[in-house]
Amino acid sequence: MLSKKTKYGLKALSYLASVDSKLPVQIAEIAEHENISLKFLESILLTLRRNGFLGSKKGKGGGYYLIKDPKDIPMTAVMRVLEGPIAMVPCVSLNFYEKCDDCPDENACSVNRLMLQVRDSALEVYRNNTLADLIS
Amino acid sequence: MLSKKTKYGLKALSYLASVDSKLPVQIAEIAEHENISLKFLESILLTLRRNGFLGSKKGKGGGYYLIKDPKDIPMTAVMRVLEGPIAMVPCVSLNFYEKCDDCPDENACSVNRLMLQVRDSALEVYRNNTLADLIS
DNA sequence: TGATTACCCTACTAAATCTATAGGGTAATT
DNA sequence: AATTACCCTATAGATTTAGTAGGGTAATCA
Repeated sequence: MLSKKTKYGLKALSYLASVDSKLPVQIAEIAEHENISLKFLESILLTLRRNGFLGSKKGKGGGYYLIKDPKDIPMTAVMRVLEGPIAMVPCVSLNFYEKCDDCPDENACSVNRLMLQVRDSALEVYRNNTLADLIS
Repeated sequence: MLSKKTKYGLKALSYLASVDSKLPVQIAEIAEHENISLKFLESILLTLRRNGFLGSKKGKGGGYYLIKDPKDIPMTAVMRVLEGPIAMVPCVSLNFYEKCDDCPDENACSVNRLMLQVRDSALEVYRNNTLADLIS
């Protein structure tokens, strides 16, 4: 299940990409337009800023804005920051690998084999989609 | 994230498919072999039985056994019973569809579009894998 | 320079879900 | 008839989610 955090983050990024100007957009404007709790969105945007997706400007006329071109923001990066691992089990995760404590041999594990395929197929989708693709 | 319930269910099914005999296998044997809490596994096997994947036999020499040939058990069916929706958001789910309350127009929703692709790619993997494929 | 605006941070919490554990009841074999 | 193993209910600790509340701070612009 996709968390609301990720969902809202994607929507916010899409909104910022859809307003063609590079002017900062206020949190309140995004929240209202996308029906998101203002305070919750605030924390999400903060995360995106800390991870290099957004820039911010304080004071009057301030807000958040995209740092990079939407075409240069792959969904893999966004998903990993907002949602965490793309894999459904840690033992097939590229960026968040962890060994299963109940499984003696990964290579012989049927779950491992299946989830490896699922990960790869999801990864392919995320790699083939940038923020620009989402709003077209 | 894949739930332990699904993970254990898949392992149990794989184990049953790997023992070539059609004789019932006791819960305790599966639990021990796959390092699963016995009582938890019990409830999972019950679910699988109620959904037509397993048969059971009581009394001495009893246990659980596969009803169908592993080649005829697609992962789509197993995943839907154990894990629930394959889609990451209800608004792109085939079997568990629900409208998002925050989204006025699904067709214009960037999250919807992305998650539709993710669902399709996962679905393809699950459709191309039967229980027989997991143990080979 | 001072008031305003909007970002930034911490703490808390209600609700839901997950992952079991405990204990006993019941039905079917041998 | 005794044994074996399935079947069912209730409970509970841990974790995560999805916020809410409230205030602090920094940067604008007049």
